[in-house]
Amino acid sequence: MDTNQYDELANYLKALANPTRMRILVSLMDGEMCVKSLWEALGLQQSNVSQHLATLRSRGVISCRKDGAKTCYSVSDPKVRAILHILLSTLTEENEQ
Amino acid sequence: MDTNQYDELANYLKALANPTRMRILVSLMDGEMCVKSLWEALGLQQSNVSQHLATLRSRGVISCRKDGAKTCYSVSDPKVRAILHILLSTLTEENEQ
DNA sequence: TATGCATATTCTAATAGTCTAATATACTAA
DNA sequence: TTAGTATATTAGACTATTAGAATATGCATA
Repeated sequence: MDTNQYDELANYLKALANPTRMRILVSLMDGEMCVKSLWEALGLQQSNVSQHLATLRSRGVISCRKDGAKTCYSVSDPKVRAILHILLSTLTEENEQ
Repeated sequence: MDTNQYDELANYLKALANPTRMRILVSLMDGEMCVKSLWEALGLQQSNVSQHLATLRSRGVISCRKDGAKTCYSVSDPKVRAILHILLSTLTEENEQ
């Protein structure tokens, strides 16, 4: 494996390695949401959420669909779902103990 | 899930989200290695590798064992193995195409 | 104890990431 | 066309991360 592939892997993980982006991703796991629903649900600023969505989108983690003036985001990458399942399942186990 | 848990998740992923740490982790996937073997194999500075190992260790991703003057590191966390498998398998698929 | 080797820590400069506020764009409906 | 709503982008200050140099610590053995 060459050095660039490690850069790619790291960049991919960097897209996930932020608490706000994790909150966004977990919210999107259940289905697509528009930007306003997200920032209202998470209690964050619109521009902040929009920036994080751009980060996730540019790295291929999520995809979007225009619906009039709205943009609906959803988790497009099966890798993310798998990784989130691993991470969230351990949290659940901890809570059960 | 509360805000702190998202911070924990993000911190955990931050430990992985660096190309050098990914190289270290992939090297350690096959079995434990001491620090010198690592920095020689990866062509990096000793202090740099040592710093990254400290990062990984402090976040519970790897563990170490003293062997005289040497410190042998290994992947201790099954989550990391699972996540690396997901990430690396997609790389393999891309290469095969 | 003194020397050398293996590893860890600390400091600094450069770079990258993050948040807020302000502004721009794009769509909808009156 | 105008106003209102939804989203995106930009600029700025602030914080975090990183690599490398220098130094410190810990172990082994002569």
